[in-house]
Amino acid sequence: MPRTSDKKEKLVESAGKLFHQVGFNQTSIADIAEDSGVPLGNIHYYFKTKVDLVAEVLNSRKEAIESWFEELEKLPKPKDRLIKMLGDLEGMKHKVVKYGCPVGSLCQELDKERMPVSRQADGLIKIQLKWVTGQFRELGKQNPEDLGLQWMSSIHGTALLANALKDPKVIDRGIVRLKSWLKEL
Amino acid sequence: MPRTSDKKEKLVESAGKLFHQVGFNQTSIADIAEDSGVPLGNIHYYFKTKVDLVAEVLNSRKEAIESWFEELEKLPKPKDRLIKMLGDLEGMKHKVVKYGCPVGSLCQELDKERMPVSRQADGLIKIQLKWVTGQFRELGKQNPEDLGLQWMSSIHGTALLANALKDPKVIDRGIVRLKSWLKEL
DNA sequence: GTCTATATGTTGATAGAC
DNA sequence: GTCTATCAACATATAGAC
Repeated sequence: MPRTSDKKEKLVESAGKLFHQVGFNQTSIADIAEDSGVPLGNIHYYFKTKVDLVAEVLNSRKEAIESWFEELEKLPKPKDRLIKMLGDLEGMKHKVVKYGCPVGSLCQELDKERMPVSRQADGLIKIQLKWVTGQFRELGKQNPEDLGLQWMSSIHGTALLANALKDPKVIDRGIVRLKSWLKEL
Repeated sequence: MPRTSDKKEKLVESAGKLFHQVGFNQTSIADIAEDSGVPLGNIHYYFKTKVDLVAEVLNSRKEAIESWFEELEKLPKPKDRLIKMLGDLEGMKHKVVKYGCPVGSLCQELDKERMPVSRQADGLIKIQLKWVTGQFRELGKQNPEDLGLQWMSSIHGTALLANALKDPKVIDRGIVRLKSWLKEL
């Protein structure tokens, strides 16, 4: 018999998957009920509103990003961390081609909602940018903010193009480009 | 008294504006009716469905992009065309910060709809990429496709970041970066 | 061609039995 | 805590008078 928190986790998991694949507005609570196996009416026991649910999805995504960065920081050299970051991104390229970046596409969609949860979504981008900027700072670069912006905009732009062109090679080439750029830095 | 085509144009204009500012799914036909001044029931005389309307919005955006490129091609040198492209983008930075890129954000949203109109949206990205790639080819570069991808992903990624961070300086710095990169190319 | 009134379906959210 | 039944609001789309 599943514990309460199991159901909550399953709901967040299903919602996160569907928000990525189908979008926030296009996903109904009924869809989440079906995918998670939790009956429709029971969802509102765990999450008062749909916005509360997406807020929890964003929160879990934030934690995933933070533990990802902690994992990368086990590598001693910032350059190796950034290289590994690209390798990890390569591993999810097919999902990105099919559904777009799980962070970027959700941010863009929620930004149009003009609700507090939009800022929470934007926070995910900020976390990414801050960490990457920190790597360039640790490398002793004089303009770490600029290099961080360049790195993150290249990644998010590549994801958007790969999704639009439906071509994983776009991501491969983006990664090759960033790797050689980093090497010559 | 407005001609029929005037109403149609006004509808496409209002729909395009609202799809950009609020998003496709978040914009109801009633919203478009109010913004355009065309009564709700009359919209369906011009556009059978909401999808037909967004298809026309995409078509008008396509024509706008094509005439933009025709304008840029009046400049004899490809590098000057690309520089002017950046200058034009700078002129719309505040809208991008507020609402995201009118092409990129709509593409990402419609891509999740899995309808024929999604491919039409993706076509806008393809047109942009093709033209930019052509400029690098004209410059005699050996890898124009790669340079085109780099250019366009940088632009779309910068737009996404500027929207998330709500900071026009992100765009300014992206433009400076691309300009100096182009100069040294 | 124009516009009011409305049909029809879906949504997020709730009530209340168990 | 769980789940069925349902509400009220809103969506797209249509019917039909003018």
